[in-house]
Amino acid sequence: METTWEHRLRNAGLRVTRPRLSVLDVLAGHPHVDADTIATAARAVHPSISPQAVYGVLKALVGGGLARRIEPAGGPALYELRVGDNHHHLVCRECGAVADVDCAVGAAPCLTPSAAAGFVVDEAEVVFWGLCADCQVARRQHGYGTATAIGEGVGA
Amino acid sequence: METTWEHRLRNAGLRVTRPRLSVLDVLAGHPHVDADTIATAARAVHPSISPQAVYGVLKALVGGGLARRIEPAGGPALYELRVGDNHHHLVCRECGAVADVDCAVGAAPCLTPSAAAGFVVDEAEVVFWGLCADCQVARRQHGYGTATAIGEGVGA
DNA sequence: TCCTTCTCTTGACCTAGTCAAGACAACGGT
DNA sequence: ACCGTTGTCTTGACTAGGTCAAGAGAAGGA
Repeated sequence: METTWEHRLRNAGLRVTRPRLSVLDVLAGHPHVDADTIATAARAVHPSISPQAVYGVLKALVGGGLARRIEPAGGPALYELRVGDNHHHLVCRECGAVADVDCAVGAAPCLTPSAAAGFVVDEAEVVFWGLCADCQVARRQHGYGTATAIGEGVGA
Repeated sequence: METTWEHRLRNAGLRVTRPRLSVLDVLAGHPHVDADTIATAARAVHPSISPQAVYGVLKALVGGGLARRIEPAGGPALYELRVGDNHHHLVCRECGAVADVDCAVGAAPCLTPSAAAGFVVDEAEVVFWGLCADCQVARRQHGYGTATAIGEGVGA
């Protein structure tokens, strides 16, 4: 199962180029990054890469099914290499940290909308908003109350 | 239960102004609108209202719990007056149309992430992506295949 | 090696939205 | 009814994040 990035690019009908390999390299090392961070990190390997090239590469990777784009409200789009499985995300309201989370029950009943209003649904996107471990600690240290007092459970 | 906008604004600790009433009026007539559409529509009632005033008013309304802001990926933020209940949204990939949908099972099991990775979760946001009835018809007419062939069911 | 085609670079442009300063209006007190 | 305080609106500059188009350059098949 030794599938290299080169193979995967070719399988997706994409040419193998230095910018693309650099971007894939960065994505492999960082689970959820925005385009700007990718550009900065990729420049360490391939100094001449332009921000627009990164956008182009990312669009190609997403189009080819090698990467996935997520767009949390109130922040830049993030990219990840974990594709094909049905996983969702935990997003920290404070620092924007993102963690993957598997759906507890797969194609769950609540993910089939009760009244579809004539829509044909093909994807259910779930984002859990909250506070990451680090920001909980930071809040407690600043006397903003305990982290457990922040919400009254999960609103669905 | 005759609660006027004026009452609601005061209850939220907000002053009652013409721009705010205009915006509330527009929101009452359109379930999901972006700031620009609100500005255009509000100008019919209050011609001198500025785009920035609309942003300010919307921020105040959201802060006061009179409106809710939703930010579907790839589009401007939308605002709605339906607040306080736990409802989600169906978004059309083609035309951006939005429909409300109640969660089928309330605080459902799948909305409690299996592994929270140290996060304290206070909200679960669900967006169903698909094709609205109108766009299904439009696709069929243009020979892009049947609408029912677009997705293989709901991915969770 | 050559040629075609795709991809990258460069640079202009765009949307959606924020921030700051001052004019103005709302509303509590007299 | 008026006045003063304070919150809100107008005006205008500015920002982030991202798209679009044209041409230079590299990838890969013949």
